[in-house]
Amino acid sequence: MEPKEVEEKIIKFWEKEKIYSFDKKSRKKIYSIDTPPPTVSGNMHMGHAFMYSQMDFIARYKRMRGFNVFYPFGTDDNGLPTEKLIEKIKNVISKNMSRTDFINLCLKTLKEILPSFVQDWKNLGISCDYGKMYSTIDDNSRKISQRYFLDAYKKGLIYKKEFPAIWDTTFQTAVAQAELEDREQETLFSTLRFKVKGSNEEILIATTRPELLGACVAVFINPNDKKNKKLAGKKAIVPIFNHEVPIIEDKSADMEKGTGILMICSYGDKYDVDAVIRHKLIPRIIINKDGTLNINPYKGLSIKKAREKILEDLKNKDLVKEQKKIKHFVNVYEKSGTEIEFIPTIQWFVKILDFKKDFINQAKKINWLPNHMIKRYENWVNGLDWDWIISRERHFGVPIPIWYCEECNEIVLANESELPVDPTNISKKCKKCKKKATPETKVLDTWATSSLTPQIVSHLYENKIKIPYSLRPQGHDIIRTWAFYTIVRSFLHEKTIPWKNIFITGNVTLKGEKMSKSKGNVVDPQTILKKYGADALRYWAASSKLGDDVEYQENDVIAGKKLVTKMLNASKFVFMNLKKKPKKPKKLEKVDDLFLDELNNVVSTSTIRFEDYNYSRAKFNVDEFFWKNFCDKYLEIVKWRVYNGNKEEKESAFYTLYHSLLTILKLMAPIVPFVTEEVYQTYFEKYEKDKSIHISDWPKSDKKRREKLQKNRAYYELGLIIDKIRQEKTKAQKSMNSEIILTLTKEDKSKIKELIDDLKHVTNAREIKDGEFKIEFT
RNA sequence: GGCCUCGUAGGCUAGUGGCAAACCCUCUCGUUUACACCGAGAUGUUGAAGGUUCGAUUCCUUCCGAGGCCACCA
Repeated sequence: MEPKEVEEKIIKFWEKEKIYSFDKKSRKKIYSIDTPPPTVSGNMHMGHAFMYSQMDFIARYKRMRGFNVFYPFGTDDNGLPTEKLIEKIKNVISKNMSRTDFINLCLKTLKEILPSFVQDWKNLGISCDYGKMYSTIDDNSRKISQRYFLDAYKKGLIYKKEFPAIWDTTFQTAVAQAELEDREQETLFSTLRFKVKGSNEEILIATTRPELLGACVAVFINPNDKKNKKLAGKKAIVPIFNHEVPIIEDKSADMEKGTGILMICSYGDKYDVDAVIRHKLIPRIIINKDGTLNINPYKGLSIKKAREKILEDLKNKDLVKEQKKIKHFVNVYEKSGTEIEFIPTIQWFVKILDFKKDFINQAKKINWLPNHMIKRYENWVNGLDWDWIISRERHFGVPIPIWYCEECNEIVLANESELPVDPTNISKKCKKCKKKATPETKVLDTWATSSLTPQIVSHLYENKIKIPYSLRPQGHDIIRTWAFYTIVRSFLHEKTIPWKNIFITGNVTLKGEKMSKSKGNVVDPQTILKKYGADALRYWAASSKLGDDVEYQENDVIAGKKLVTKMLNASKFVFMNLKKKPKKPKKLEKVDDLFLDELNNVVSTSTIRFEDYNYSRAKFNVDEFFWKNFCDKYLEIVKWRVYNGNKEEKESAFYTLYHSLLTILKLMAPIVPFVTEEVYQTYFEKYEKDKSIHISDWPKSDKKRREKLQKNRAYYELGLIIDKIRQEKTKAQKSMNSEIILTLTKEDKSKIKELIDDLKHVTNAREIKDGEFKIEFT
């Protein structure tokens, strides 16, 4: 059978036998995973394959360790990407439909496209429980999201306020600090001439945003600025618009920057917002929500057009002292790429600034893997300047379950029993004045819902899953959003941490750059899966340390493919002569017993590594043991007995082969689940109690054997001597099985005194003499 | 400007206060009773300098280089 067919067969077997289903009735300890719900848009990409493989190693290990693993699967569908996808597939425009209709269409479409989307994850061998999937836009998610909104409101953690919020003029919505990106841009840095009232004096102010002149509300100078000191308290006259603004001393003005004098506009940036509030200035709002100006003579022009026009006008009036091109960084909204504006609107905020310390304390209670990733989190929390804006002026999303009284502005909350609710579908009356209340039309930020994945999923399973969960796996790019907001919600609502461990995965790079669609350097995992199989791809994903970015190398995938082949072949050899389950012989051959000590040692190190979430080291150890120790050494050593040995010698060999192969397969099962299952089903299943290797017990390390190994490393010494002999044979350009006469030092001989016969057989030595190490060919 | 991570063979990565490891590539051999999707071997001033130490690739300091996060962007 082709590997692909084998994998398909095994996937079907797992599904049929419900190997990965969460068992609600089980009394086993629960290991719960807050699986990241991927956004449904196209197919699985390499970053997904990398990250989901890594979390799957842990899930599979824990399952074999006897945990009742809770590993759900969901999709994140309440954001812009889904809205666009549905619009494209169904050829509709979201805003032309009612929200409820669009959500229903979305749910219906998801049902259609989900099976093929999820198939990518199944094909990779991701062992989630696919039986009960969730979507962040489904009824349960909307219900929980709205319930927690109401809860926060009742607790006074959410407030509504008119505030110059970060605004995206493309999508015309407020956005959160976490959704901003930096972009380097070339722009004109113009030094403009302002007049001082009551004199002919001129002051020079540099700006990159001359179109905001009409919004200028003050001019700042530094109190230590001796040169400009005399201006303090006077009024400046804004060019073109000719309105007067106060000249204020403010120590935040940097004498080194620009001309040392700056203008405050409502609002150019965050600094302006602070300045206006601090000095209680009356804002002049000249930018509309759609990014046009509302002030003559630039009314209706876009920001960009207005900037060009005003510079032209300024130049014509000789108001531009000088102009130069500079490169600087601007804040853009990550989804639109448009420069953000600060526009006063009424928005809903979650109080987060008051709790910065708590959020850091909460994070410290969580085990961060790798540890240093907590620094990024702390960095982010310390740098927060805004409360979290959770309302969005989007059509699609989880509606805010609120109505306002038109008369007295009283807020009417949805009842718990009504959830999930779209307030635009229900009419409510104000409790105070009995007048009709208007529905809130805004929706919640997608993070406001996805930050509740532990609660959402737990609710789906009748709250059997307790918070904190055992593990949150996620990428480092969303520490400031998903990880942060989830910690925020669990703390604000429940005063708890959401999970005990957080496992941060790195990016996949190609030629040193992050693999991403926009850079056009993507490799499609489906092609790789078809060519080399899922085990091979997972093998590659296991090759780097947790949290590190990793360079995609097809060579590593090929190495994984080779391992799969080797495992099949080694298993074939083991069972070639073995017709029934070997019993433990009364007495093991010495070399077998010593080999089992070595095997026991790998069990021990591999277990320690997995307990540490260090799957890459575990894989490395087992892989090396299998290849070097088991295949190259032990199988060669044991061959003579398998072919020529007497009954006892054979029994000892068969027992050791059976036991060690099964152990190695189990140790590798989390990494390469398909080939290990295939071998298990073909050879072991009929003798073992478990129907799948993935629910079989993880091998136990035996303390006595570990102690024995400390005292006796004869097997290891034997290996070294074998290597030396092979080296000599290679040097002499002889074949590995060429017959030799071996001379060994007394020291070497005594190290392996119980294994002399094994050495003879494996190196085809006719006799072993005493003396300096040497080999002679017969 | 602040913080974080990384720098190990031609490539991609492990690892350790005591002989530096695997895989791929290249080269030289061998092999066909598990495996040619095979086996054996060859390939290194561990980015640089200094310090701690009997001993540093590992710990510390500085520098150089790469990447990331954040801030600043009048």
